[in-house]
Amino acid sequence: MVKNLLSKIENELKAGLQAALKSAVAKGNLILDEFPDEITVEVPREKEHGDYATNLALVLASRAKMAPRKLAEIIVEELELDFVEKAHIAGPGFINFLFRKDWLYDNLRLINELGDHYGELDYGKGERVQIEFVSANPTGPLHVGHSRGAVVGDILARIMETAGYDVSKEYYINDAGNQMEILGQSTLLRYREALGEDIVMPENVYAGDYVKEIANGLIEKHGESLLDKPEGEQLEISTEYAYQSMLDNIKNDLAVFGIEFDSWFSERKLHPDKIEEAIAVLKEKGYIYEKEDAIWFAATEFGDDKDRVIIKSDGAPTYLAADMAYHLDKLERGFAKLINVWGADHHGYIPRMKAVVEAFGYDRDTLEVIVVQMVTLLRDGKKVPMSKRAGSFVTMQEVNEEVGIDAARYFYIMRSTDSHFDFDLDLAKEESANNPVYYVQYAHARIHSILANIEQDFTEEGADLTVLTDEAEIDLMKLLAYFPEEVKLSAASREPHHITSYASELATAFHGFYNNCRVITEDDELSRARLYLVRAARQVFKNVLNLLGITAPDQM
RNA sequence: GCGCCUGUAGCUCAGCUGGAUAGAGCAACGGACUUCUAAUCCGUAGGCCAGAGGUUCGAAUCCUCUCAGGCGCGCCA
Repeated sequence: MVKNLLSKIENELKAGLQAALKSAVAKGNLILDEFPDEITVEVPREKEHGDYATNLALVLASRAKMAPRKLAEIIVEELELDFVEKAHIAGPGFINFLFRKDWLYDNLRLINELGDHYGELDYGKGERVQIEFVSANPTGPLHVGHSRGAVVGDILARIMETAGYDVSKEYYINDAGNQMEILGQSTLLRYREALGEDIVMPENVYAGDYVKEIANGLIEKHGESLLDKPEGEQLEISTEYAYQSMLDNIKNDLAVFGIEFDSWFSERKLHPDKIEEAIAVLKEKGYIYEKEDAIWFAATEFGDDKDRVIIKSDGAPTYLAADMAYHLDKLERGFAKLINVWGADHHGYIPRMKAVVEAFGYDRDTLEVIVVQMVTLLRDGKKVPMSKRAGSFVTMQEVNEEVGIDAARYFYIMRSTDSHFDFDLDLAKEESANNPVYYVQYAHARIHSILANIEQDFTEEGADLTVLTDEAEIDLMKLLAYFPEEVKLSAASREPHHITSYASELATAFHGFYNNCRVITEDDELSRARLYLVRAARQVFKNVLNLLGITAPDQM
């Protein structure tokens, strides 16, 4: 079954061009030592250049010892494709193709037939992919630094799922290091403080107010009873309580943000067996050695700058040791790709993790790391100061409550992950044309309004779509047809921001249509066809917004 | 010092595996609602694609170097 009409046509065009070359050679009009493996065809930037264009004649000119335009003429002469209405030669030797409109009408029918499934592809071939993201330490609430990675991971997962991958979303909980104990100590101090003791908070503890809230919860649960217990036990209870409390908080923040994970992987599960196993595997292969009382991994053998300590001289494993074991576990679970979404501050870690993957005997590209650059919050055009050290970070929840979930999700995803992102809070909560989220949602609401204004007994059934010939209608139909390609591109490149660009372009095309073409007219035939078009457009808006995890409102 | 990311219109950014006259939004200016939602649309203006070399039919895109900004370079997690 056809899911992507544009892609089908593109393939037929390439095949047609190959056939034209062969035909020309057979007739002796063209001499080629070999036929090209891959023919490039693309949608031209300029509308005037037609539906598709190819640089084939330019590419082959020197090999055919022929002027590009002359070669183009020969190709066009031999080309036989019934969906091509016109092929003409332009510029230095491009061939521009103008298609018959039928494919656009066919695509509208395809949209209405597939409904919510329009845009779904077999491109990923069911390949099992894991995307690990957020994975923040459960020692404090998620802040805006985590938000961007959270949305990128979540939407990339949705996109790849739609493109036909079997995607699993995972959160790695760093719940084993000594930072958990520090959280427990911090909580215990606040607990005693709340029960009347004078406490001076030492330097190396978590001083944020959220710790007081956890401590209050601890009092609710245990009263003063902890004070009667031995210190070790106090700390243990406090640590576990604070950990669970923080984890619940994180899970809740993410759930409210529309982000659900398939699995939550606790680092504790790796200690000590899996870590020992991972080290044993590498030792067997000869990549482990001892030096200065520590155990090292020979990362430089796989292109890293330095070898890395995995067991410290005091006998404790480093963070890398656990991460090694974790990635071994992931690899053993049989994923074809492991995609990790990391903040830019961790990018220096990429070479050693790729080294680890390679050392375990897998292709280093099995692991893909998407580095998400930093976020700066802007309010009144000025940077909102944020410093972890000063404890003045803005939480994920605060921003989401201020600007709303839809705007937050859209904003975090609308720029390339490679670029730093200035998050304009005032713009995000502005209910105006300036706000790109509303611009897209408004298109959907407008469609709903049109449909509501059409009498109940008027339907698009039996519509003759060939009356849809206005430029605005053609533009809209083309954009609708590009959607599956956008999904493919975004999935293949792991770049989710293309979807917001597309959503915005689609909205522009719709608003243009709205201003040029009335749906409800005196002409029933025309109204019927436009109704058909508008229903298809609503479906695609719904699918796009759904892909972004953003609501598609009926009214605004 | 080394590594990664970025540098495109006044501002924020697109520009896919190299293609034709480099685009969008905002801001500025001028227009369009007795008509399905004006949270919309149309038009005008705005550019040495940081700089210099190279690769080729053709470079914002690929390579090298320089400059500027961000982030990293632990027996921290």
